[in-house]
Amino acid sequence: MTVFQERVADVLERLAPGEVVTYGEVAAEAGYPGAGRAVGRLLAASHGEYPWWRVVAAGGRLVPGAEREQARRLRAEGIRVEGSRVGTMARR
DNA sequence: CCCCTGACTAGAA
DNA sequence: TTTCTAGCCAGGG
Repeated sequence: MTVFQERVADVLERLAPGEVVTYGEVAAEAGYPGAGRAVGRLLAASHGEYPWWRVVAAGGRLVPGAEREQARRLRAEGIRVEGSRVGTMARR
């Protein structure tokens, strides 16, 4: 386990129900600003070890390929999901 | 060390 | 709104 993975995992495990963050935010909070891409790679590799559905792309866009499942889980936590994006945010 | 890949991002077309 | 380009980063070959 690399330091990067440990810190990112720590951030992910701290996510509370109803809390949504972006890949970039997770990376920054873990101490690796700009490593959002690496965070996505980690989440893709970890099969359900973390609450991946609470992590979205910039602008509130849902995870490509798992949009339906993610929308279902987010709505179950009281989060508003419209199409393939969360919240009332306008487009980018 | 070099090269390529990916659940990223911001900005230009 | 969608597609491309360029810059990011960690990992693996």
